[in-house]
Amino acid sequence: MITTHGEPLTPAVLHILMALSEGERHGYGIMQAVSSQSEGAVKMGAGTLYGSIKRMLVQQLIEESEMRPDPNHGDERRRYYRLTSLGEQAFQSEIRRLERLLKVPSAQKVLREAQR
Amino acid sequence: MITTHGEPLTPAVLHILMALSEGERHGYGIMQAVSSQSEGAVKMGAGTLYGSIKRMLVQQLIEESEMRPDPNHGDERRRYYRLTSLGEQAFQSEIRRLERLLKVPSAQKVLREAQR
DNA sequence: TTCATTATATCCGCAACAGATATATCTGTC
DNA sequence: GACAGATATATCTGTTGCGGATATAATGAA
Repeated sequence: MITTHGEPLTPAVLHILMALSEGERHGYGIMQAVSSQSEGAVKMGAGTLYGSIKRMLVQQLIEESEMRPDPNHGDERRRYYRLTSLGEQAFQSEIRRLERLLKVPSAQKVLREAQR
Repeated sequence: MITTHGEPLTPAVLHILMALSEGERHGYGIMQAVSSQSEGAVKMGAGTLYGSIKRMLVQQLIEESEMRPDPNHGDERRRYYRLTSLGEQAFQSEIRRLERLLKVPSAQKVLREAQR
C-alpha cells in the first residue's frame, strides 16, 4: 500500500509518533502513553516497541535525545527519544489522512450511531 | 500490538472493510474505492488486495456474494464480496478506535492548524 | 484490430509484528 | 535487609503481511 507522503505508517509507528508528539519519552514511557492514549484498547509489546524504535531511528522519524534521568531517582538506563521534523511531518500527514478517512459516509454513519 | 476487539486491523484490511461498507464490490472495484475514499492518497496494489481478500475470507470478515455481473456487459470473472456481521463489527470498532485516537490533544492540534 | 483499461490471481523477497526470553534497576513495604 | 512487583531495555525468532513483478484474459472504445 502506498500513500502520497513517503511510506505508509503502520499502526505501531503512528502510535509511537503520537506518544512522542506530546514530548520526549523513553521506551517504557512510550508503551504507557500508547495504552493511555488509546484508552487501554491498544497494548504494545516490547518486541514491537524496540523493533519499531530501531527502524524509526534509521528512517530518521525519531532521534535519541541527550536528556538523562535525574541521577537521584529514575533508572539510568533510560534513553529518551524525540520527533525529528521529518517525524513531525509524517505524524501530521497521517493524522490528516485518518481524519479524511473518517469523513467517508459509512464511517460517519458508524460514528453517529455510536453517540448515544 | 493488541487491540481489545479481536485482532488489530492492518491499514489494508481497514480500507477493504470501508470499501465494502458502502455495498457489495468486486476486487477491482475495491481497489478503486480505496483510492477514491482516500482522495487518491492510498493506492493498493494487486498483491495486497487479493492477498488480503483471501485472508479476510478465512477470518470470515467478508464473504463472496452470489451476485454476478449482467451477462451483456461486465467481465464475467468478476467476483463480488460483502461484509459479514463479524466484518461489520470489526469495521465499527476500528472506526471508533480511530476517532478516539484523533481526540488526543496533539492530534487535535494538528487538525486545528490544518484548517486554514 | 489494436490498445488501454478492466479484472483476477500467484509468486516471492522483504519488512513488520509479537511472544518469549533475558537481564537488571527501582521503589515501596514488611 | 530482603523481597515483590513494577520499571526498563534488548534480542531472538517464527509467523504474518505487504507489494512489486508477472501472467493471463476479457472488455470497450477508437
